[in-house]
Amino acid sequence: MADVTVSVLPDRVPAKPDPCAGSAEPAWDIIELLFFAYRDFVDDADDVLARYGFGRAHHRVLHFVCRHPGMKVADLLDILRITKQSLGRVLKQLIDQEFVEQKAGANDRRQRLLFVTAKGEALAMKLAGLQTARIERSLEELGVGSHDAARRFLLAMINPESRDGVLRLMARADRIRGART
Amino acid sequence: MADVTVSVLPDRVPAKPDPCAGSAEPAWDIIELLFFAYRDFVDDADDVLARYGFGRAHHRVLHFVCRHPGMKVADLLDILRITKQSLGRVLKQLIDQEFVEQKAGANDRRQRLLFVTAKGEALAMKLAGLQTARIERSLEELGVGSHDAARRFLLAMINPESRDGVLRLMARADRIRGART
DNA sequence: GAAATATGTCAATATGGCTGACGTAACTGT
DNA sequence: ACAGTTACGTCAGCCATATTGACATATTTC
Repeated sequence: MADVTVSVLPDRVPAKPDPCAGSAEPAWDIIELLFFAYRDFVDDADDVLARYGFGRAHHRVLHFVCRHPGMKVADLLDILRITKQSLGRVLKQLIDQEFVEQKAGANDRRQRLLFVTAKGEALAMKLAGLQTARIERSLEELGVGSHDAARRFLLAMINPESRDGVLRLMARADRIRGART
Repeated sequence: MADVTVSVLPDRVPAKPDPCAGSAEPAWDIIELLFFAYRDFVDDADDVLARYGFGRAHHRVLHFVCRHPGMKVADLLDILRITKQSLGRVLKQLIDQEFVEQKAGANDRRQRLLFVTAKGEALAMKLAGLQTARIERSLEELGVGSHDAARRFLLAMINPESRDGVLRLMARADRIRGART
């Protein structure tokens, strides 16, 4: 494997074949930074969620319903990669407490299309705001072009076969939410 | 760059013409890409872990013990931010099954310094190898300089007051492990 | 009318967090 | 030497979130 990844960094040299790894020395730095960064990132929302008696599962559902209004339950299951039983419990709480509401699909009335209520949107936006504050602080520190670089890096880390779906999902969300404002 | 004092502020913001806008538009793209990227990233190890009857908690412990040999239990608790009871359960399994071993500290014999066994190192390296494959594939796609860019982005996403500690931890690990090979 | 689809629900189980309380060995300081 | 603190372990129980398997209901499709 040609080392296209010329180490611009001072410390780590590509070591000789290691006992049990693939061929290369593990990318310890990225592995650990990703752990710490994600830990702090999801932490932002926890305090607020706790005030509502919610957990991260509620956040994930609320986020995707807010961002992709009218999505089907099946879509949500695909995205979150959990079972409908797991989703059901969390979704039921969000619906009972009127953060999310369901409407029968116009074409296919078996479908329960999901929407956030005003209350749900307020909470979703509050949580997104907290996370956005962290992101913007980071990107400002890093300067021009860092937003694109971060996007490209994160996208490249996604399974190749999933990337188109993710991009389509995000583009569609931008259309829908953009049209409302 | 405009000041982005996002909704860290009040619960109910009065008179908002646009229900969907905080003061700034959320960074939906980074929020969602981070979710999908991290989901796929941690997924890499799950199949292997399942074959040993382990979960992600075991992976985290094994990773940090492998990478930072001789670390104290208290250090691990700080890093993982879990209680000693939660750690205890997982750690006990790893020790009983001889993936990890404890040695009394030389200076302070109350301390139980943690080390991976050969078996533990093999598993840790296998898991790190899987994640490294994903990382290297991404960085190769993105070209020269992307490794540094990713590092900087992830570091900037970490709580500022934690960054020094993270960097010191990583530098120390490089020294220790680097000395062995 | 039969089959497939979208969703909901019941029951049981596992993992991985949590709190509180208590125990023990070992270090530290007067 | 003794008291207090520290590092760690453990018992008991609780909670959140995930799992599988089976089954129910409404609706669409062929």
